Amino acid sequence: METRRDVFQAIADPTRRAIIGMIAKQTINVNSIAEQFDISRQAVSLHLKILAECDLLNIRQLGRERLCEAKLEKLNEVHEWVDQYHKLWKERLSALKSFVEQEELQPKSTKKTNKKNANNTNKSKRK
Amino acid sequence: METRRDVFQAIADPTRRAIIGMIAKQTINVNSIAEQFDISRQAVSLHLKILAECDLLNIRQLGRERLCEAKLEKLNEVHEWVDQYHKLWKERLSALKSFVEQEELQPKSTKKTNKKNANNTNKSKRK
DNA sequence: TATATATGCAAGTATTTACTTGCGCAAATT
DNA sequence: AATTTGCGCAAGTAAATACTTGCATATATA
Repeated sequence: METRRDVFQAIADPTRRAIIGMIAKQTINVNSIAEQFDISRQAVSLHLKILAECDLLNIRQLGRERLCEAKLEKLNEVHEWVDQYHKLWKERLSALKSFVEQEELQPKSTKKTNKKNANNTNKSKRK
Repeated sequence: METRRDVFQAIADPTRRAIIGMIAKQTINVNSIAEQFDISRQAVSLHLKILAECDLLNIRQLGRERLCEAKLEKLNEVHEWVDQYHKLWKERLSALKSFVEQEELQPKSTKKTNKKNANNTNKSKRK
């Protein structure tokens, strides 16, 4: 029950994303969070524990309460991962756009055969 | 085995992230992907199925092969979710910065008691 | 001090994962 | 026509998840 535990896995659960949304606004205690959900306090507590393990939040004791504070900077890992593809995608969009525009200018002339292009099957069975 | 299935869950698995990384570069067939991993072809195939269900990739048949093509735009959902917090975090960083700077200018004078600040416990037990 | 409150810990359960192995089939290759 | 190749389907398994209920404990509060 403690093998993989990274930020990606942490935000995979919708309840945990909702929790992040709550504590991102303001630091609140465990019960206040639990009240917002239909699941038991224990279940929420476990989610908080997971989030804390992933360093997505900070729990500090204040009397009998435990205040949960978001550590949004830990989402950077996800941000960077997604961003590389986001950029790649936008790049391709504009590339496609200019391709189409160029195609409109010189129709049917020097178009190469890019039909069997995607076929990069590994014929070499090296296993 | 088909309850929750969203993009966040899809990218939670490191193998699936690796697969996305592979097909983002170029469209390749199932076996070529499977060869890159230590797990069985079936396991990879299942990951691909999950990714396809989440619309993160397109599988099209070409003869006896199945070409997997990335649909990076589907990562937008994740991008947007993370980005809101990314922005929020950066915002707070600069807010903190200007606070510190202001603090340095007028030391100890009008500093409010922001010690018991975080304590917004819901005293009203409405359940 | 007795009681209510905030919360953790432990044990137990139903589902879901992530895999595996074995089989089958259709499209290429020989 | 026979064989190889690419890949899905199905059944089975081990481990992880997401929860629950019950109990314990420390801190406020009446």
